[in-house]
Amino acid sequence: MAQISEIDNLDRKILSMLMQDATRAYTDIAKELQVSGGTVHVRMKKLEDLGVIKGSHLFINPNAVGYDICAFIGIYLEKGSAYQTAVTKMRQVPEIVEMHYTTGQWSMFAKIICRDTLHLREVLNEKIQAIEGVERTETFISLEESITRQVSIL
Amino acid sequence: MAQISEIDNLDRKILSMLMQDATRAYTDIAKELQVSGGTVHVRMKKLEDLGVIKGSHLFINPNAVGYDICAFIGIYLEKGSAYQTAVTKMRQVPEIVEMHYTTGQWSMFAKIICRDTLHLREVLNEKIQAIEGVERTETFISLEESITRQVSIL
DNA sequence: GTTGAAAAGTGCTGCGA
DNA sequence: TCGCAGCACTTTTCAAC
Repeated sequence: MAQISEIDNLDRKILSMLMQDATRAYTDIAKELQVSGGTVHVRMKKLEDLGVIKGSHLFINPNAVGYDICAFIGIYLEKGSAYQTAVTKMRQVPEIVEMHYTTGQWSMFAKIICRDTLHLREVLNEKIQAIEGVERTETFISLEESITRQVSIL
Repeated sequence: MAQISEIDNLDRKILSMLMQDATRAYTDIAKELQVSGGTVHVRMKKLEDLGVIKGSHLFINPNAVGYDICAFIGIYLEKGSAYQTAVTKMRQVPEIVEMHYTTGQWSMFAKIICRDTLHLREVLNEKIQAIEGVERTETFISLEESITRQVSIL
């Protein structure tokens, strides 16, 4: 794992800019940070080699492709040992976009994206609750996503 | 808002590929989908104009920059009307990476990223619970993030 | 709407400081 | 280790289909 000491302020600034807009040109970043384009390139290569960079993703508006509902699901498992097989099954449910193994009342915690309430019920009843080891679920629907961003590294 | 009918299969395929890797060259995508580079460009321009594309982000490994803890916070507000001002204050807490207004037991639901347990306690006690209108919080620590992906649009 | 090619801009590499 | 300059590649545009 990369050590924090290997990442200096310039690295952090470059990363921050690309975390907001991954397609921004290196030359443009170089201009703003008053270094050469080559330097930005060398730093990015270093950060990639260190495994700091996981990848880049294009973000779309889920509404535009017909996904209106975002919900969180707390999942109770019958026994903790069911976790590994449950995760494998959950991976096959495309509506699940995030899944965590958590402390607290639930064993697992998922974020799902659905087209409408009908679709949500279908995913809950026929997909998630049908998975072996899942005892019971609790659903929280997001009425508004007021903040979405990445961790600040500056 | 863009209509689903305006987005065809080719658009969806292009988006899917870029959602996995935003820096992939259009020419490369064009080759795989057996169309010309110009077509990919035209489609992407259309999708941008329609507002389907929200942006692109570089993803980093939070561990590599010293962030080890991911937690979910359920927030009880004294009264619903405190929501708007609370959101404004929450926006100023950089550790909060996601915030939702939800149905169910809590008024708000947040995802936060912290360096360690000390940092988590600091964010909870001194930042989130200090916000006017926040009555009480419940914390769930993610021990493992087993799934992270975007909604499938194919 | 799509194509293919030309023009402009960007990423990459090696050399020099 | 950093910056500069040349080359290869990509993006972008546009006329023609």
